[in-house]
Amino acid sequence: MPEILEIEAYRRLAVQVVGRTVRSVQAPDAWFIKGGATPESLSAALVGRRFTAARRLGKLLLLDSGGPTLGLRFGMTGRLLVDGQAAIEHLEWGSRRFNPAWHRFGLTFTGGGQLIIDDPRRFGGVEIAPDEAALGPDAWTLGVGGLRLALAGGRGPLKARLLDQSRIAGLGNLLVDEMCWRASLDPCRPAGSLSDQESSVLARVMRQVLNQLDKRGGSHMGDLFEHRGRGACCPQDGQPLTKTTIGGRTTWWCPLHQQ
DNA sequence: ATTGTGGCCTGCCCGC
DNA sequence: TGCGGGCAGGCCACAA
Repeated sequence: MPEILEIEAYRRLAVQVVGRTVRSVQAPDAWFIKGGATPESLSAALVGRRFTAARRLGKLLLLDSGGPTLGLRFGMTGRLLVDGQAAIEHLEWGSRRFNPAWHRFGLTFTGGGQLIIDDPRRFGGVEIAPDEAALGPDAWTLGVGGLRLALAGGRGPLKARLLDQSRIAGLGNLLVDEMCWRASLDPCRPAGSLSDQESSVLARVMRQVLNQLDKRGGSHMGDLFEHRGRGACCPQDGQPLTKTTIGGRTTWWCPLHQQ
């Protein structure tokens, strides 16, 4: 599930390990280690380091230490556990079961406690010093100007541009559908075709959706979400929703009011 | 360069 | 009730 809202919840949980010193690294799945690192090099880079901050950039969770920054990605089914406690108990499309074999990465700390990534599908990963510059500005703090810049000149679909993490960091499939729906924008339209007025509305909706769904508890709490699926109708005007694929992602939208 | 496609993995839901 | 085909919210490499 994790989109920006879930990663922000993970970040709040990860604050609990700030100030702790890494005693050991558990990396049973070498495939989960990205950026050319190995379980051994990761261990060498982290053991003895004390975390100084927990940051988030889009869907990337960052743990700063005196040395290298540790980047954590959660793919579609990754959950964060700290001291046995999960930031989010159940992920949409995740598994409800508990299986230690899905613990792809872990840290134990001097003085006790443990941080674990639980990821059944192994789409997540950990990386030392991930390239933060490869990501666009964070969606949560993006203003109108930043949004216009991100959309400018785009010939591809609006939705594909909004999902492009190098343009805007943090938005996933569900949030983009919700935002386009609330902003009454056809997700198939070329990104660069939005008027100044339309991009202003979208920027306002973006912030509104993130703040509101954060309070509700996640990316799957949108007004459109429960209507995704067979026989879906627009909750605003009752029109049957259209299902299409944009940017390789399943897309639900209302052909009546989204123009 | 930008944009589109396929593939990575595994669990689970729906329909037969 | 059991089984198998789709499908899943992310991301990357590669092709056009």
